[in-house]
Amino acid sequence: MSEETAPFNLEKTYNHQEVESRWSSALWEAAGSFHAESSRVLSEGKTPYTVLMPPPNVTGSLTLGHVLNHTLQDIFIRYSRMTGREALWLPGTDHAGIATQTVVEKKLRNDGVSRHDLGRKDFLGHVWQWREEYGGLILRQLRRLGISCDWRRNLFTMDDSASEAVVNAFIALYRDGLIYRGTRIINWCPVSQTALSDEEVIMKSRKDKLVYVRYPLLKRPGEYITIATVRPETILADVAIAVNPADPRYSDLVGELVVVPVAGRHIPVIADDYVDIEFGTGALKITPAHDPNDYEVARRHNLPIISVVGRDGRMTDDFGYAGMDRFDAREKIMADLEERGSLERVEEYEHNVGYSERADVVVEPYLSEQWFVRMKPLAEKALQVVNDGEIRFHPPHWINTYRHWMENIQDWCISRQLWWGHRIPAWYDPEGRVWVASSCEEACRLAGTDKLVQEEDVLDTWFSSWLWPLTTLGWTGPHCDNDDLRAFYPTDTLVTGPDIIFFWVARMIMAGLYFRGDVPFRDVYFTSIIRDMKGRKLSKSLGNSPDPLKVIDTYGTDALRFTIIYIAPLGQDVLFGEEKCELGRNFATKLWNASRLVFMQREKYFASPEEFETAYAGFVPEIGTFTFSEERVLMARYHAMLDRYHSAFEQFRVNDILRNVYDFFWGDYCDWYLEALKTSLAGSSDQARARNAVLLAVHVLEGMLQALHPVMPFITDEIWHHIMRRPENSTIALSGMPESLRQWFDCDISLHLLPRAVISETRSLRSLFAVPASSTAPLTLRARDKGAFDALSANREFIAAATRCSVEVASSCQRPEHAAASVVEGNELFIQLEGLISFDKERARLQKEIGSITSYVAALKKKLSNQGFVANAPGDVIEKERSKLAEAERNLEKLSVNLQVLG
RNA sequence: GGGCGAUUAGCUCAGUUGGUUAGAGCGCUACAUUGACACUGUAGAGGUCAGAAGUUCGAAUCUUCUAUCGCCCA
Repeated sequence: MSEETAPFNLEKTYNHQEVESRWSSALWEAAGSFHAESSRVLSEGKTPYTVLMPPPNVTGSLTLGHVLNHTLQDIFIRYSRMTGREALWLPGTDHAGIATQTVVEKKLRNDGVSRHDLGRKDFLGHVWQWREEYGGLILRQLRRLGISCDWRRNLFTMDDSASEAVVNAFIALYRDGLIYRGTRIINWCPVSQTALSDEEVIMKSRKDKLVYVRYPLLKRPGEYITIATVRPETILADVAIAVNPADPRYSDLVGELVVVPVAGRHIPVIADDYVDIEFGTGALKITPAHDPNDYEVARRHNLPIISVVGRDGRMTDDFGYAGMDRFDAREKIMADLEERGSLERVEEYEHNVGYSERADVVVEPYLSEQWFVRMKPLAEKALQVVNDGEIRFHPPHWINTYRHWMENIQDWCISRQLWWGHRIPAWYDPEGRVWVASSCEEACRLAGTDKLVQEEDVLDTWFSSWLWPLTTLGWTGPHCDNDDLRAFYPTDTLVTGPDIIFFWVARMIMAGLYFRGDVPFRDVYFTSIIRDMKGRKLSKSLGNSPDPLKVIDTYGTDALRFTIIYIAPLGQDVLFGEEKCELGRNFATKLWNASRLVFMQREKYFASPEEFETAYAGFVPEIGTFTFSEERVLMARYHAMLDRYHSAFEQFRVNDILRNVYDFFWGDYCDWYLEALKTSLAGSSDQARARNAVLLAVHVLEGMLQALHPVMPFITDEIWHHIMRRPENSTIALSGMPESLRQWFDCDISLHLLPRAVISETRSLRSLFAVPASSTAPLTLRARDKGAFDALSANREFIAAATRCSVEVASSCQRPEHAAASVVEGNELFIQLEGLISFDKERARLQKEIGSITSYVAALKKKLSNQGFVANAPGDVIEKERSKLAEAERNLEKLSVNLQVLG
């Protein structure tokens, strides 16, 4: 907004679309408001604060999960920037190997082309083209959230520098013996036709059939051993039957041969501790090619390995099933077994089965040669830094999950049979030996031959993501160093979902420690999981997943950000419904309207913007200059609020941050101070005093805008620019943050709170006796002592305005006749309501009130006569109870007198 | 089977190291509409804090058990 057009006051109604499009990310970006520089840390000594954006999947689009996660990051970053740190937020996207390849393949398939038709090189050309066209969607959508990253540093995991880092990281790990190639049973996705890591497999409950099958004993005609299996189609690949050596039922059968049904092969009965005596019949078929545990058993017993399921999930056996889908084969072999009399019985059986995360099909345990990272050596340190508190988790209970995983860690399968991704920097010579190098040339030099063939596989996407804290700062390999790394590593706060604690958080910690010798971040904030109002997970198939952009159009970005933070407690799931955004919208509107009122008052008492600006520039609130109760209460509450605000940030109690400001703004600022400002402060005949009251209103308004800015960046910047004319390109985001000053709230303001209590009680009585709002009733206040008398007298005008009563304050006076009476902290109030009140009604009310105070007094007396309490409780607690009792007794006595007067 | 978390007003949730007559928002009831705001204000109704036992002078808060629900790992 330019200086010339800034109006003195705001538009009558708040239009979020207009305001949010004006203060767009583009404007802030163009001004460079969110750029961070290493020089300001290294040369100027500023404290850095760094946040890593968890790179959204390049195929993704904005979800409510993103909204929550990025709003949180933005809150931390904006707060840190405003409290004077060099705040750097590093954005980027990851290349999402399987997801992206699948999307592009699907698109090509519509044109009748497969990736194999194109060949690797041309296919990758298509992927890059797709990425250019559609890959920026998520980032554009994120900008609508108003997030304040340093977009100059946007990184894609397939960028050159990040790719170089991946290659160098691979080589370093390989040379340290932490990467190896081996034949293992891995999780195979038959749809994507690639290996997956354990973490990419989702366990789901599934109803299957537990099939009991008889295997005839070769040398004991008529006898058989029965096994139970959920995968009868793999019978064709059986190489043994295993029983527990401690199982007496089978001890005489160990060493015998049995005949595999359908396949006809002869296999031994072996004894192995692995077998669970309780499960099924206690006899287990061993199928090493199709089950990782069986594979281990087979290795121990030197058994052969036979495979009958292929890469595509279809059978590859020699018994007539070849080419059938594994699930069709399952049905057929059950029928065949039944026909042969080998099927004993079938039970319904519910168990957990692994599904591929992306393709949502049952994962096939598949024996193949893959690349692995040896995790144990990396895990030790990574566990230690979390145990030692060098990295803190919020909420801390996630440490247990982390610890359990680290202590039971398995090697990480990092090779993927895809084309889109970082190709493994390994070459094979004609003898089949492996040469790992950063380029083909280097590999040739190492191998002493140029007849090398590069490994076809690419690396798991997470193999580049785990380097994210390094690569985003320009790291390209173990020997790399630069100013950004020196200034901003380790980063500070990581905000992420607990669902990727293993995938990502744990591995980044490993990589940071291994490659840089230091933790990658200090604090990890685990976000809530967002569910619908019925508590169901949001999903596209359920159709219960609101489109955040639509919500933004309807309610505004600020309102959405406000709402999602307000309702998302640390470590709890959140039930979200679009209509909850009314909360944020209402708050924004209230903020707007309150500001308008303040600016209207400003116009009344200051002739021109210049006059106001001069006065405001020299305005520093000092305790002595504020004597009105509401002024003192406002400042006490304001600074107490700021105190809680800052400590909530320190403790990552994000939810408290907002409740705190909300309660203060609505409850104290609007309901009390602005009401007082309207009716009595600014209405005072003392112009200097009125102006001071207005200046105070603006002062606190500006502080609240600053405190709210991290949550509601748009509306706060807009209103802030109406406080005074600002230089071009200035933004509240760089304006600083109010500090809490103890002297304002470390003092007793109870007398200043007395007018509020009297007003509330009076209103309550008016309402109870249905006094018409239009009528002015005489109110007499009988103060309990000099202090109260002074406090009430000084606020007489305010009390009168707020209660619509004509107020008389007295230290002693007769009880007015025909009055409803009440007691507030020992002060009596009488509303004269001749003809309006029914004595019966008043009597009943007093009796009820007396009843409840009597039992309260009794409870307090009991407590205070308890020797244990008096002996053990801290002095201030006892004192508090005593004064409560004294006041209650005083109130009780006065109410009793009132009742007697009624007769 | 192991671990983690939840259970507070009709609904959604606050309640920080034990010391309140247990709070908020929405919803509900009554009243209020030309002076910031009905996306509002004022007043009000509504809870044996899942259940049981224990520790303590004192428990929504700490311990144990039980029940129900959710998540993670086998």
